[in-house]
Amino acid sequence: MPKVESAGTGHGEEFDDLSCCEEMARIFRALGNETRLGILRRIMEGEMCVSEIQDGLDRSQPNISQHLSILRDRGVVTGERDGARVCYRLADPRVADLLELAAKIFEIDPTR
Amino acid sequence: MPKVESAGTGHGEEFDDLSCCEEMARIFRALGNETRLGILRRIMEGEMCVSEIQDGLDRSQPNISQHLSILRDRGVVTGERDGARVCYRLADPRVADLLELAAKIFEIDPTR
DNA sequence: TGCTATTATAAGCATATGCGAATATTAGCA
DNA sequence: TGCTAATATTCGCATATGCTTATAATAGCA
Repeated sequence: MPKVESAGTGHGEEFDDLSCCEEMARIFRALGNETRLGILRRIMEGEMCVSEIQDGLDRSQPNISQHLSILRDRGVVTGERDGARVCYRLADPRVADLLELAAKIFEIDPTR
Repeated sequence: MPKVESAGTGHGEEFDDLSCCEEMARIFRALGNETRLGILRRIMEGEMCVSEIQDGLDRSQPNISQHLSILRDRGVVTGERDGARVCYRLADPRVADLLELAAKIFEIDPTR
């Protein structure tokens, strides 16, 4: 299956012809929610347990857990039990880069 | 409003404390659809009109147009009329980088 | 074991999203 | 102007998503 030249800044090539799109789409859908991005931003500060994540996000505990479940399912974060708590972190540190790149491209003002 | 150190690979900082998440989320939701990613992948090959985009994506013309409308609305692509046709391209070439980075991070096999 | 703290899951409902079908708009040309 | 090609928009419906409430599961400790 032939590789396809992309219109990017020209460093890597990760795309080919068809499909694999639904898998990618599932990842992006996981990122496409205000609360989940809020969770990720908290986690980007460092490993954090659920109740810590919840602080500052105006959401119920079950809601946070549901969103964490989605992020875990998509491989965006990982959770590790530590006693009664569960500590979450980015599954890959480059997830932070991904979010920062998106913010740059779309000129999203961090102060808003 | 204090900047927050992220857990990324440590190059830029684009994130702050609160909000701006919904705006980001809207972008990611635009990317979170199989057909729209298929459209982007086609456009990454170079500027392309609607009927060309449609070729190879098993979707109706109205459907492609609807998805293009969403991508335009979110600033992911831009369209320029050329006679009866409308040529679409990435609004920013770094959009390709964003998709490629995501594919790398989540180890999405382009041949699937 | 009984109690509390922490986290996860399930059920129900409201809204958002995605698609097909029909129709409208825009441009070129006879 | 009338006709055709290319693209966009609207409507209606089915499914997905997100939230709240209630409840369950897990761990530490008296």
